[in-house]
Amino acid sequence: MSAKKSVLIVDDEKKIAEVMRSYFENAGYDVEIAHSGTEAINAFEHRTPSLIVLDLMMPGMSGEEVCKTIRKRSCVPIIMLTAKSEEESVLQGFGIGADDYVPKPFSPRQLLARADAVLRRASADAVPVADEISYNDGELVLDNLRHEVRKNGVNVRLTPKEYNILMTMARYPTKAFTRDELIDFALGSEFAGFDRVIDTHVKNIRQKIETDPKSPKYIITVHGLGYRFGGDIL
Amino acid sequence: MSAKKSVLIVDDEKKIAEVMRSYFENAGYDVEIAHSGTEAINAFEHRTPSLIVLDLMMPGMSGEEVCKTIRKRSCVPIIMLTAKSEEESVLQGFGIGADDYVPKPFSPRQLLARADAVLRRASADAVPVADEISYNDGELVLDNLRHEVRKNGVNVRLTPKEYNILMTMARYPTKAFTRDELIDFALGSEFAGFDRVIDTHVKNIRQKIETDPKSPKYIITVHGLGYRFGGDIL
DNA sequence: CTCGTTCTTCATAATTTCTACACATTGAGC
DNA sequence: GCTCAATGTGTAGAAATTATGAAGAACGAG
Repeated sequence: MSAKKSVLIVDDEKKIAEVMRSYFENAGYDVEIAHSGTEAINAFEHRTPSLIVLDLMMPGMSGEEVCKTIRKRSCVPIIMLTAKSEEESVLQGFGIGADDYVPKPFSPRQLLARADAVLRRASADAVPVADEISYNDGELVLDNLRHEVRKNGVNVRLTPKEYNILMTMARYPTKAFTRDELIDFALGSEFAGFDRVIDTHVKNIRQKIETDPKSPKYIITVHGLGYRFGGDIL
Repeated sequence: MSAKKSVLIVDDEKKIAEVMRSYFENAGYDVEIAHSGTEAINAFEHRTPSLIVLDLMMPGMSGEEVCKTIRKRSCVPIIMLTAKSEEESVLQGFGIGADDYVPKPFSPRQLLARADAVLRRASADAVPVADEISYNDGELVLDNLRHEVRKNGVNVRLTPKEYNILMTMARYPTKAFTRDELIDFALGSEFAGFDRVIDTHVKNIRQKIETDPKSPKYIITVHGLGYRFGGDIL
């Protein structure tokens, strides 16, 4: 890979920004901080970081504007930080061009995990997060925009958790996820239950999207580890 | 690599500490417990655990002080336990040098997951593991991301233990491993069986990844000692 | 409060994987 | 070449992991 990983952190709350700084530095990143949108744009021009972590809610120029502005001239990976209540705007966040989002409050572990994942994806041949992704000649369609999944053209009506789990895996095709990772990313890190819930959700998803749930093509079991989206067909 | 994982649990509530003890022991940790800050510092000096779980709120010396004190002389991973309402102080916690925090009340699963993650991150710094390593012009590919191994492009479907053993050896190419080392690193230190299991696993791995299992190129026998990954060809 | 949906847990079945053992083969040292 | 110890290999029962169906909890809408 390239030189050192670097991140530009944009957050108006200085405390939080400093916290993030220490974590990213620990993980081996060069860290730059901006406390406002205009600062962010400036910093971006001068430093061209390999990753940007951007707070959505900021006084003055909003995260959304910053994101759009940067997207006009660069495809640098951007992770949005959003408050829980803004789940709606999260969706818009993707529309704006963010590569991932992390809801506040977040754990550093989670943020770093996603940062690494986003960078990995960016450095590999990038699989863009599209509004709509189609597999197997349209047999299966993941529609981010309408927030639904279609099998042979009909909406299969996934439940919210099923949708989250599927999209989490689909966002990083072929990556093998442990059950705990899926819980953290798709069910929320405050989930306190048994990790085998994932099995049940996967079973239900398979019933809805697989042509033959007994020999699944989309959600593949990784024995001893967990599951992954995309098997040999991808 | 290290011996057994060990954890120092610091919490003034003895009941909670004992609950954590049983979970960590189940997960294969050596557990030490301290019920106050001063006890914690003492225990740390004597035992040098590989991980510390530290309650933020304690009578007497606070978790914050303990953390700062330990940080002055060691970079051992520290996980802070914090009450939900203390989200503010949580953030400061990071500034102090904790590696992660877990809000109370927490589930054991969550705590263990983070403990493993923190330890993995700490040890991963030493020897980074690439997502994908290719040998012999792509004949053999070790794919950490997909958690699979490919021979001439096709997934050879290693079992979990086979995968662990191979990856353990591949992490240090040409290093000769004894059977006991491989058992510790790849099968888990709680394994109680016969060390010749390794032979069987190696046999099965060879059948899957070697072009001619009779004269292996990848996993080489070191007579009288054990095995190593990478022979004269590397 | 009641109903319907979704989420989670649990019991059990199906599948895969692990381990031990017996026997064959190989290699080192003499 | 001979001998002994170490390694290679096939098999089968034991153990672990995953799949599945069903039932109880939690949640929300009306």
